[in-house]
Amino acid sequence: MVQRPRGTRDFGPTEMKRRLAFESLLEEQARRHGFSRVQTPIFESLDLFTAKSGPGVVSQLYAFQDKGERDLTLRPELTAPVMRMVAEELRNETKPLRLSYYGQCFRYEEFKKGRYREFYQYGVELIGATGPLVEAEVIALAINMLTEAGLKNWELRIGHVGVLKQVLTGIGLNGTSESGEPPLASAMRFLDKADFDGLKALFETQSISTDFVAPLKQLSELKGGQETIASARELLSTMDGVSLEALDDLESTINSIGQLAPSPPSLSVNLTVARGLDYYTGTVFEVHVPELGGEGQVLGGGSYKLLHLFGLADLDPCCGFGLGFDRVLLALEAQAAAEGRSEVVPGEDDETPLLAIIPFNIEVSEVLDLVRELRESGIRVEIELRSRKIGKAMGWADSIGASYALVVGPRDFEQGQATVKRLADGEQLPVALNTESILSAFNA
RNA sequence: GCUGUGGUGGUGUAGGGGUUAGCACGGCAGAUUGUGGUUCUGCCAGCCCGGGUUCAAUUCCCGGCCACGGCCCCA
Repeated sequence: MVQRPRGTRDFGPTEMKRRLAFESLLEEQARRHGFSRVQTPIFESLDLFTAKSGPGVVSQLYAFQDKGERDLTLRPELTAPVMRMVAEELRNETKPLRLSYYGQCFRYEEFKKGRYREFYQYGVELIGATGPLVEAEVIALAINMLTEAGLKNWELRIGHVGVLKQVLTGIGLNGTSESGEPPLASAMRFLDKADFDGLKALFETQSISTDFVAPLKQLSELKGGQETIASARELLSTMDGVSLEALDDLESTINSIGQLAPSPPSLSVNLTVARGLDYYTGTVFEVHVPELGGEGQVLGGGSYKLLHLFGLADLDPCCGFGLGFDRVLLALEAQAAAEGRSEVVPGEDDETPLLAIIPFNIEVSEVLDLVRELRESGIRVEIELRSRKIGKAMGWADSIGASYALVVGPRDFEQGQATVKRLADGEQLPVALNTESILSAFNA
């Protein structure tokens, strides 16, 4: 037997119902926030991703050459392709652009729970505007999506890369360097790893007062909700030459979010989040769910500069996020299971009545017009296709989850009548053999 | 990159160096040629792959593949 490639998954009918419901739920929220869906190719030029993330990413890509020896790769994420698309085709559109996207991405790496080689990402990008209100709009959308999905117990972690950058440049660290890692980046790395000895050593080589180490340590250890900002403001005001602009922006963003979306179950402010990436410029945020263990991050984003890579520096920075579709579903499934709920995603069960039509000892052609009309009316209709005995057919109707069964045999047919059987309680309802009569029986 | 555990019908499992490889769910058929979800009967369908040890391997050993975890990493 040929097996599915490692790290990939099949989705059967039951699972797909759930995934489609989740996707349209996300799409509906995006729509209400003014976002429009776009789609880009499954494979792109290799350069697109090496330009964004450096040559090191190639080892984690499904990269290949086509017959024209062009270097291509399956896309590992969707932000860069969307940026490429904006640069290539959406230059003339009215800004700001509010774009949403959904699709599979591919990374060649070991997979774990919630981590696959083929995975699905939903995301949005708001392009052509910058500032606290833009960030608030994007984060509010993320909150609304997770809230509507019924996710519980999640934590929004929010920070601002500018806070730390402004502090570090304010005390004299350089953001560029002739060779090797810039001192600014080293300092951020030390803070991220809580390596204060390393930070001290760095300050010494850069001729910066090591008096700054203590307040930086305090800053990086600030934890808590919105009140963290006030504590940080106090701390930073003791340091000469440090701008409070980023902190003010962050506060403004959080205030606006409070008006645009319900409060998340938990909000924590962390001023030293690095998100590992140097293209982030402003507010950064992540959502974590405890149910997922080590792979608990289900959403991440922020303000970033990427469009300058495509010659559109004037549109930087943008703000967006990517939502781990599979991970959120895993979390929802875990939570539903814990609560003994069968519905995982709101609306995943199709409430449209399903009618099983069982032609019995008649020519099927006698009922096909009726089938068409009933389908046109919007209900779901399945015909028994195997001409089985009536008992078996009834069992089939039951097991496909039909709410009603309509047996049409010679006797009914002669009289232009039949009975609709409500499968939940076995109640039989006499009907005429026409759409109107059958539909009205559903409401009886 | 490191590491732990495991792979028996479609699913969930029992067993175990020589077995007709057991059970449950499922699917199909019949009991029941105009009425299902209960019952009974029958049928369908399995030891992940390769090598080794052995008279004999699904069982023991090694490797691979796959699955599920824990670290590292994660654009």
